[in-house]
Amino acid sequence: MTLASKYDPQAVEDKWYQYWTDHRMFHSEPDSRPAYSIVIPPPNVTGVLHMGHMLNNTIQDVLVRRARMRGFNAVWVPGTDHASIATEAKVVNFLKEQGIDKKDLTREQFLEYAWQWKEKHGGIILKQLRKLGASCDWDRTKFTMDADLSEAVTDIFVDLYNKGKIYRGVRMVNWDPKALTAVSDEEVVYKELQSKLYYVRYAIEGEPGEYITIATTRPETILGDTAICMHPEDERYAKYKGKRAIVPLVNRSIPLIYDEYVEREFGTGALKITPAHDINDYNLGIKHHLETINIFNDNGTLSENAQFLVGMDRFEARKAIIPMLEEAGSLVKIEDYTNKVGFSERTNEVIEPKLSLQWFCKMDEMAKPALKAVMDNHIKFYPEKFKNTYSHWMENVKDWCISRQLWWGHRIPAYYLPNQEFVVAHNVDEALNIAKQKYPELNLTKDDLKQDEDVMDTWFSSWLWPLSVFDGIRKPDNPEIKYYYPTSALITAPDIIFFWVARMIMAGIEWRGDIPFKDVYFTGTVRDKLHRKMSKSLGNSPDPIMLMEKYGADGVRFGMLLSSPAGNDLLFDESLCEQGRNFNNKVWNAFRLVKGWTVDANLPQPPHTKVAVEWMRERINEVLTDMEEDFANYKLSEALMAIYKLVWDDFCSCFLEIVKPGFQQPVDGKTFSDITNIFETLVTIMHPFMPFITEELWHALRDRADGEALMLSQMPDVKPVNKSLLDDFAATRSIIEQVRHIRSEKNIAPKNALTLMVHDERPVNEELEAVIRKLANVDKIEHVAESTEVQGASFIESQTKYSVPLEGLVDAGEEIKKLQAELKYAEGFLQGVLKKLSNERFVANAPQNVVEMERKKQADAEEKIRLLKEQISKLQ
RNA sequence: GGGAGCAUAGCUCAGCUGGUUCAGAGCACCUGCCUUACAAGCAGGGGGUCACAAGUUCGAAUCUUGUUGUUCCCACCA
Repeated sequence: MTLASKYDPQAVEDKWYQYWTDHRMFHSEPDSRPAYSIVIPPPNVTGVLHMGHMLNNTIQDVLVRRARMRGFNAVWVPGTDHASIATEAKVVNFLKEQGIDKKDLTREQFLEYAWQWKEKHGGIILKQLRKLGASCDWDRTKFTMDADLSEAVTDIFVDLYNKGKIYRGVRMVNWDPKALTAVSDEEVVYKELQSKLYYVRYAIEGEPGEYITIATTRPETILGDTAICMHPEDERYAKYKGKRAIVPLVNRSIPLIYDEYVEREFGTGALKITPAHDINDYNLGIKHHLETINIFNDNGTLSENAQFLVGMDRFEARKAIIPMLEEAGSLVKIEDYTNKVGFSERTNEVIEPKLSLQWFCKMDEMAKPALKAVMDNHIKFYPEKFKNTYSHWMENVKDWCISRQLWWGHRIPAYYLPNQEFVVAHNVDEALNIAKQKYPELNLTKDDLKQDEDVMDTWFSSWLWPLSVFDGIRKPDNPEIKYYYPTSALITAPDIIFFWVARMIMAGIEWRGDIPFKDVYFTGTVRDKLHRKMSKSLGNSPDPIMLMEKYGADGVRFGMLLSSPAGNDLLFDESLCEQGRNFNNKVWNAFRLVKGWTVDANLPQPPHTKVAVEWMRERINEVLTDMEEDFANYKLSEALMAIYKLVWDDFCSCFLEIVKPGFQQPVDGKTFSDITNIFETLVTIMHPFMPFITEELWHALRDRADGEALMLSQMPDVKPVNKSLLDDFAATRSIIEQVRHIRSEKNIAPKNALTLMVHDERPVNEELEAVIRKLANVDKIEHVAESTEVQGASFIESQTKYSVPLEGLVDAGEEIKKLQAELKYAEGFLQGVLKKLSNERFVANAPQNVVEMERKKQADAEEKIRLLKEQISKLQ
């Protein structure tokens, strides 16, 4: 059989994914095994895979595959989120391209288009996840607007309303004039902008020639001003107490008010108040009983109330009003100014504070147990530092604005009656019944009920996700929710800790009395190597699909994981994937080597092979032990690095080199079977990280029946580590390295065999010496008296002197120089140790074992110095 | 403005309750090698006053305080 010297992932990956899914190996049903469950953070239904998803989902897949291989009944529930604002914006744009305006459509027509769009473009991301190797239980795929999940959302709304935790109220909300909807505080991102500060003077009523100058970044809102506010102790303005001012252009008379809210140092110390268009002004408006004049339409254009520039966009109006103010003699000056402006996260439109009637969900009561669950480590955060962020938010939680003025989403189940009252119910029939009971005099029919036009915030369905995917809200006693809930771990990004993580915890406790997950692993942000966030607009984000085509899914998974300790940002660089690909190739070639051997069952197992097999098994055991701890702490990158070194350094560079038969020689049967077993163990350990290549090799190593798979195999058990074998072998490897070092230094070709003299006549381990012979290419190991003089190079390992005779190859002068340098270092080292030991307080206070250690150091150093001195004197 | 975190080799990071796991790993770099799987490779090698300054201690990368730099979160002063 000839195998290509380069591993080709393309040929392998699709085949095995097909095999796994054909045999429904990702599917899980409740049974007697312990459950391990993860629900995917549902990506936007219209989203495409980006690097953040790659990281997040690779981690989930590693955890799920590992759990599956450790005897758990593991399930990973996939699905998508309807993402109301983002999806509706996409559909609106799509329709616009078709020449259709949303305004011309009825709600039903629009939703029909939206569903069509979703069917056509939705779920691409789930297909892309298959390429990554994601072992999701696809039979369980959910969508937040599926009928059953939607029903659950309505149930929850009604339940909260009945509990008095949902109310309707007029509030200042963050208005997105592009999407024409309110958005929550969490959906507003503040950006620093270069803008201008305009100084405008307002005439004092009844005092000709007297003015108050204010400073504002939004001169167009002057048209909605209803007061000017100054600090009560500001002497500059004390004389105007009780007077009124005239708003420029509109000539409205407004009161002068005094409040400590105003910073005297900022601008002129006088602040114009527009209660309709600024949250702080609004609060001052309430306090001082001011009039509220809303000068904007919902789309951000000026309304009739503004009197001027009616119909003009707010940013156009800002420019247009300047010459008008100038002409009126009101503009004093303009300064450059940097300020922060809120943008809608979804549409990138500047947020307009707006007063409106919205639905709110009370948070304070639900927040309390949710906070406690995390602070008491009932739910564990990895890394722990996010507990701080979490508690800070939870302690200052504000009510949640849950209504959105959109069509795509879960419609608010409130029904308005002709008498301006409303009822909240699961459906229109129920609403009618309730309404009839409440208002029998109205003689209501279904046609009299008008359902609220708004939908709910997307997160109002996402916060139920761990419950609703197992139908735990509609049927709280069903076997699925009982078996899989609480889920084992949540893998997500820290930027949705409030949006999603906190609210899921509240929902879990509120409706099931139990936390939704035991562990939360926060991934870092994927950045480029210049530390910039990966984003579409910067164009610094590679296409994951292209990457997987180039390096293989296993290679990219390796690259993502190697550098992503929990919570740390991942500085992504293609070279990481390259390293992953190289590793895959290394494993592939190790397989090629072993596959190429012929086996002679009659041959005995050579001694160096026997010890190497024992050692390799022990090393694997050691790594498995370390990995237990790494996984317990979600240190996936460290676990992967341990495997990487185990396979590359120990298995390939050391083990295979020892057991490798001579050129075109057969290998003995025992060794071949040992190697096959070891190889099989290694691919098993690697499988959660690199599922494809390992499945391929697992099948190539032995004949397997159809339906067998590595992904369903069990991880090897962990046994206590035999430390002395590992230590002895490490010392042997050190001797080999030093012989090789001599070789490299003296330019002796690897094929020229050397003699190694051991200056120690005590009996030795024959097997380990055989290893030295093979790896250092030593044909003779001679045991001689310690004082035997050898012309050549030497070194000391574990208090024993070794030398390599090199007649004529050694420059005595050079050698002496080197030895003297070594001697000098050893003497310095000894000095340090002696100084410590002569310090009475050290000897008295330090623990016994530390003092012992220092004594041993002293003995070692003294022995080394003696040997070095002896050697130098012989060379002289 | 308030809070939290971080600062260790050129880069990315490990280093637990102070003491042989104490200065480490991977990558990058340098020097030899087409040595019977792999040049996507093999062998060998050089890199760090552990940000700075004080303090605690017999002993500090590790604990305390301050300084500087940096990242993130919250607030949103017009």
